[in-house]
Amino acid sequence: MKEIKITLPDGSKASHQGGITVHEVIASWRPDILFSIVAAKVNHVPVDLSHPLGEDVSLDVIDIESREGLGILRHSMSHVMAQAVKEIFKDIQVAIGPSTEDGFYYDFEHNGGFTLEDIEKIESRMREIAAADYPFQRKDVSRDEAVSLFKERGESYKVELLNDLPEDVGTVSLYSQGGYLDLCRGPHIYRTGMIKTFKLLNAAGAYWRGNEKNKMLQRIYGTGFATEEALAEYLQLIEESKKRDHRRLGKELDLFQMNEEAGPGLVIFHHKGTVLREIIEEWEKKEHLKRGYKMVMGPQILKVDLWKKSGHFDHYRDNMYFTEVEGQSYGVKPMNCLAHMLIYKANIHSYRDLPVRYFELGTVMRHEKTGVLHGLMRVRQFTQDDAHIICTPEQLNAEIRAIADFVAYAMDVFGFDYEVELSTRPKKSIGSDESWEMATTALGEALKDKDIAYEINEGDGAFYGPKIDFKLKDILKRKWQCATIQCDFTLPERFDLSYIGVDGQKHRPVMLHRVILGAIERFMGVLIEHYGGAFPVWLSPVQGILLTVTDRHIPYAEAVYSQLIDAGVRAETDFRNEKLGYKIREAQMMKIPYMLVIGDREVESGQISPRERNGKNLGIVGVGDFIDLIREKCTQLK
RNA sequence: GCCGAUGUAGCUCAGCCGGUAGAGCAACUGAUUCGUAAUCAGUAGGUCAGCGGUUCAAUUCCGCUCAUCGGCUCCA
Repeated sequence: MKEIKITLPDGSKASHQGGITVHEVIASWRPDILFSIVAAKVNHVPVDLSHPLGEDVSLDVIDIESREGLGILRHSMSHVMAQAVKEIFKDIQVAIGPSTEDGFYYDFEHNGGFTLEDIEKIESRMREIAAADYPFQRKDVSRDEAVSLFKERGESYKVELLNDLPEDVGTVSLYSQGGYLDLCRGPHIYRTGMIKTFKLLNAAGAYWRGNEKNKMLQRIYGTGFATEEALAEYLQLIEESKKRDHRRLGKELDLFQMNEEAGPGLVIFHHKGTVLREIIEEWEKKEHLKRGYKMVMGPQILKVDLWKKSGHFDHYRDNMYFTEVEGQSYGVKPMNCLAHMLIYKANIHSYRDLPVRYFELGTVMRHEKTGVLHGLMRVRQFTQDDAHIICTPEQLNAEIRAIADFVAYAMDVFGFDYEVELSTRPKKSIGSDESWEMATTALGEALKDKDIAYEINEGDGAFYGPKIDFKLKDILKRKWQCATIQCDFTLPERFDLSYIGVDGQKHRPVMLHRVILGAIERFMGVLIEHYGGAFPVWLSPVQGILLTVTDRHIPYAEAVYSQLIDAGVRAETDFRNEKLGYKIREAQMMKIPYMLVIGDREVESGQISPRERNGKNLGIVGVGDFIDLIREKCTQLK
């Protein structure tokens, strides 16, 4: 074998015999780091540590703690899980098992699913496999060879995957460890012994290849990390998000309920939830009026013929509710646009009138499938902060930019970070290529003009036009789609909207559908989780609660209470015959921003002692000063 | 809609191999009048999600329905 030169990660060069493996190279270079290296890159291409080197190359290592390394580790864990499952259960087929953003899974065909006990068994078998320290071995074979190999083993899903590979695929790679063989691109970790910290989380159904027409497989989710601390931290994060779950907080803070008797996906707002919603909606109205929107209101039901005219009946009938009135069929609105069309058509419009911006806090009903309902996030009746902007094609860019500014402002007010996506034409869509091109360009140009970074979401647009989605990120880095801007050239067509141009001729306007917060219900759900129920003062349903030390302080506390209420402070009282500590504890759990303690000192001085939610005591202050403080926070949206 | 799990007091939960149910908190009553995260005692509270079946007997076993939870698919 010839001598080869290897450029090491630190830039130094080493000479070795050709045929040496990556693992051996690293072992001779830095044996001290070998334990934390999961794979390597040869000339920037990821490879296994067992990969032999035959010529001069540059070598990089992939650390177990890196994002890439963790992905490889987890992917290997999924193979080990598959091995464990195959060993424990008979008549089971493996399908597909990748790593994900924060863990891994593997899909199996297994009748009846996995129980918790099964998962425990699988997990302990995995630990045995890890401890046995089997090497991961790669073998490149022809596709035909692989097909017959998996056919022989009765693995029809693998055969299907192989058959779907392109004709000119050449060889495919197989990986085996401890007698378990899998089709896999790799790379994998060197030996199963590197697997130390993992946990299987849950089992769930998943369609083969993500298509609901296919068979449902059984998926087991797990996660793994480089260290125990990282796993503990992750599990801690899951616990934390459970505490912040808006369904739980909604109950605890008495904001809303979902009621089995009332029906699924239907929110019943309690008083405090209603106050929160009202605050948000008032803010919305004010902000929209400032930006030249005209408030309008449409009816809840409109004749079916109108939904046919708009195209909704053809496309979304299955998700709509219908009712009959005096022999006439009506559709319950799933969107607010129709009435807005009719409002536009009630008058002749000059180019001087454009753009018109119709805004409605429109309540819509959509028949969502039962399995998708989820607290406030996915419901069957919700209210959108919906607007339709009808303008000339030339005005499109400025309008989109203005909406982007509006979204940026709103996200800042509520404390969210967000990402932007541009979704292009889907397979099932209507309209000419020309108009799609025009609309997609308009959206993209506006984002570029505003220097907003965005990702293209190919084929994910609405059926009538492309859209910009704003995905906000909450404090736990989970993404939620709220704001969206959708370009529509179909509805103006179908409703024959027009404006009179400078030339005195009729022209076709274009239309934008857009929401800022999206569905108020969903936004509230996100907001509740984002703040963990501890809302800032301006949003808090209850801003302060008066806590008396003993019964003799009640008359003074009552006087303070009416002062606060008169000043518009959202105050409550707790005059019960309980110890102060007890009342504070309760107010704390209700996450009320200010607890106002009233005892002898306060009565004598004619003042109050506010205690902040975080435990900080503000000392004795005048009632007027406290009112000013609350007002200040409300105007500053703090 | 699909796969799996779950449904017991207002809330959180216990209840073994079938013999009609228990705890803590909350509520109510009484005592206590108390200074920054739980005062003590007592009382009351349940068609064990609903319907049907098996059984001498069902909260418990079986079936169906409804709802919820975790996913998958979907989200105009």
